[in-house]
Amino acid sequence: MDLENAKAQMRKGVLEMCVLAVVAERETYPPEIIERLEGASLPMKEGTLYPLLVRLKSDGLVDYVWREGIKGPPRKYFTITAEGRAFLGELAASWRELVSAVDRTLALPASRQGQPPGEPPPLLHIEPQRPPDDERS
Amino acid sequence: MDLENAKAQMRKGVLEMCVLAVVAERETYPPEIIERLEGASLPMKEGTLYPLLVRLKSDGLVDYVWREGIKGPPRKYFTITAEGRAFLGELAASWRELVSAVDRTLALPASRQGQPPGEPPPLLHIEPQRPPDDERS
DNA sequence: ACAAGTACTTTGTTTTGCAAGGTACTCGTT
DNA sequence: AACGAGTACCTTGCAAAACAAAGTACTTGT
Repeated sequence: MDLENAKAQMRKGVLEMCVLAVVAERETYPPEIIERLEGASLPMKEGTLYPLLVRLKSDGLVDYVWREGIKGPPRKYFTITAEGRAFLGELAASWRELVSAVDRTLALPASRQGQPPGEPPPLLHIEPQRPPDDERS
Repeated sequence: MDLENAKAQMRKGVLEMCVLAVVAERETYPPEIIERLEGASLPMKEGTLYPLLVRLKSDGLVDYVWREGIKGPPRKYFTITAEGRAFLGELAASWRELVSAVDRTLALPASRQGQPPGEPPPLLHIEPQRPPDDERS
């Protein structure tokens, strides 16, 4: 069963936007970002997040400072830049467009559940699973 | 600017579901599937669709028959199977979950636009862009 | 000292969409 | 008959991205 795989695939495209959104909320460091995304049912792994943050940084969408804590190693605290905030706005708009496009598409079969095709193709029926007379290639 | 890239990334995860939804609506053949998805602002290329249909077929989610037309080469007409319809239902449910998870995440920074962080981290501030005292690795 | 904990980083694998190119069939024209 | 155009299906090689897993480095507690 690869429902899980399909769900993961759907998540992939939105992770960048979601990370940007989490950083936009307030300054954070990577483990906290992961924690918050998991809390929102959007699991993300270290090996995904760190390279993504590098990309966001080099695109000028986020910035960071090193901060030393009471204990443990220093952390990279990320903030969103003005450019990043603008880009997030565009991403969110694209996201909403996608959602409505997909919902429109999903609505189609719902209204036809179990019905015969509305317009049977005006074509001859050949026996299934076999090209008419030749193995193409 | 890679907004287009980001949009493409977001689309990726849902193409499988959308193709399944289009096939679920009624029997079709690949060029028509592409046409309908494009009509729904969900562009998809041949090189993406054909391998995807092979995958769906070998997973038992769709089936096809060869049909010969009045003109042109024969076409593979695809239909959704019972299993495919069930799977589409699960995909759609996962999709809705994802949408609400993402919308929840996007809502966060909206309520804080341009405000200072609500809870300044209780940590010492180090000068930016530099690890405290060592080049790690 | 040494183990454990935390944070950041890197490497290699897998998946997937896509551009580009290829094959095969039909039809209309010459 | 031959040929070019149109249509449909398929394949190959590449690029982007998520992830598993392993690695480095600093701090703290024993």
